[in-house]
Amino acid sequence: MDDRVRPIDVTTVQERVYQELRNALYQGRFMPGEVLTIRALAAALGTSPMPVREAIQRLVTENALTQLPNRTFQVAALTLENYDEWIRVRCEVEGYAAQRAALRARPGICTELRKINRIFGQAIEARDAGGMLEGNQHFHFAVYEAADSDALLKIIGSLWLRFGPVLAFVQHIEGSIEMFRRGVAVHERVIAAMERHDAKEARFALALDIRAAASWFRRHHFGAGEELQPEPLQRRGLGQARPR
Amino acid sequence: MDDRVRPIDVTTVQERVYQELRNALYQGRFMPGEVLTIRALAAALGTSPMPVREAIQRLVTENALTQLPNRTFQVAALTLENYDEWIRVRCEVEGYAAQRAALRARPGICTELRKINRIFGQAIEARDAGGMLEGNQHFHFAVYEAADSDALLKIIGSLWLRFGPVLAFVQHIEGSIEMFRRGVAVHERVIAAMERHDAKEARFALALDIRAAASWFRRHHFGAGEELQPEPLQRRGLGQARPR
DNA sequence: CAATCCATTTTGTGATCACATATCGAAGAT
DNA sequence: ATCTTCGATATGTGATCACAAAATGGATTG
Repeated sequence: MDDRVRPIDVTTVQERVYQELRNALYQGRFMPGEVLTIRALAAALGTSPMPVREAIQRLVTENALTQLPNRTFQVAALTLENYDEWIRVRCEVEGYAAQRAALRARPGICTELRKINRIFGQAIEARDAGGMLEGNQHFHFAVYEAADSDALLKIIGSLWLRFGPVLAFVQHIEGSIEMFRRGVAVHERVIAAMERHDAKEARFALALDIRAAASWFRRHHFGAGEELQPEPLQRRGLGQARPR
Repeated sequence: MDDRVRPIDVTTVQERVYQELRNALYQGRFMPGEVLTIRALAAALGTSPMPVREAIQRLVTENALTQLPNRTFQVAALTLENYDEWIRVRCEVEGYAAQRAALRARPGICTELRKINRIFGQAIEARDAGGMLEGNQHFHFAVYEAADSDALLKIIGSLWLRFGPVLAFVQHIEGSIEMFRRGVAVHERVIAAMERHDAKEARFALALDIRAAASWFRRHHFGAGEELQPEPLQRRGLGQARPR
């Protein structure tokens, strides 16, 4: 009726706080283990504590934040023990998303992915640390959106939330450039599989991308330990109770 | 120091409201699409609106509830379109949990699972509708807990939340007894695979359990449509754009 | 009979207050 | 110097209030 005005943002303050905290976590603007207080965040965001506490509770539900017995909130920290656990879940879920994406891929999406991957590569050569993380994330989520499943996208979103804070450390690790370069190559392998609608290979390649990056990071951040292996499908020593 | 008193529940009201709503959803005490209001729930629970709105927001984050543009809350309803989508995600995630459980299974867990499955079977023969759903859930989550992954347990918990409300319909469908009986048999297949630490078979059998029950329910609840098939790994018609 | 209008009620949202508990810091004791 | 103690401050939690937007339900009009 009237094109002199444009639609404005009608979302609730709580929703915007939630999204803002989410972005901050994705981009590693909070450190793992960092303590967050409602009033401090409210002051920083320029609102009352009310919307903040609801947003924080939602993030606790997603395991992005942890509530200590003291009832204080802290950014979820990954210990070595559950690091592997979360990585393996990511390989399964995100691998499955890639599988779905390969089955549903329309030709346009692959050229789009190549474009995203090229920008990712340029950020690497430009030594743009923020751009590398962003480019990698951009590529992955473009694949997951091609899977055309809100359910999956939601789950994967919470999985990534958990890793955002530790990803900020990546840029300070020596050899990250080479690691990212290998990522570009594996991404191309994912795209090629999607082009052929080869779901199995797309899944494998994407899980490989996650696993390779994860075990590189694990080695440098947690300091060695054995490698992160794909899980076997049959356990050796049939019928034996696992020794504790 | 003093054993004349016992520990009491020190969780927040909000947490208890959240758990209560969660249980209500699991047990199908809310109908899909039902509208929930904060004040009404608060009155029914005997608290102020404050803890309720936080609990509700958490459930929205888990996709168990939906917030309409009117900003009213309703129990998430499954349409035929995304029913299959969620079921397939469940097959992947819960199948993976079974795979993990098979690798980690200690002998005790299998006898425990058989016991749970027997109780499940007894509920069926006793025509105890509530007991059937509960027994089935009990078995599944016993398997998932054996996977020893908090991450997985959390994800699967939210997946089940989504299906709780529609599960209440199962008891009114003719032939549910036979369906549940087949479930007991497939459960046994899962247990046998776990005993042999055959992770691949455990995963397959558990996904089969979900898929069989889901396509039975789908046929009777949504009324026919084609069957729910496991996803192919290669698409026919290579390089062809999918017709819309 | 159907549609419209308007007063009333309901409902989510944000802000503020009250309070119990936890945390911190300085003064004091051993 | 180290530990303890105690007042002051900070923090999460629950309740209440205020308000705008939506839903409701008659009364009125065509």
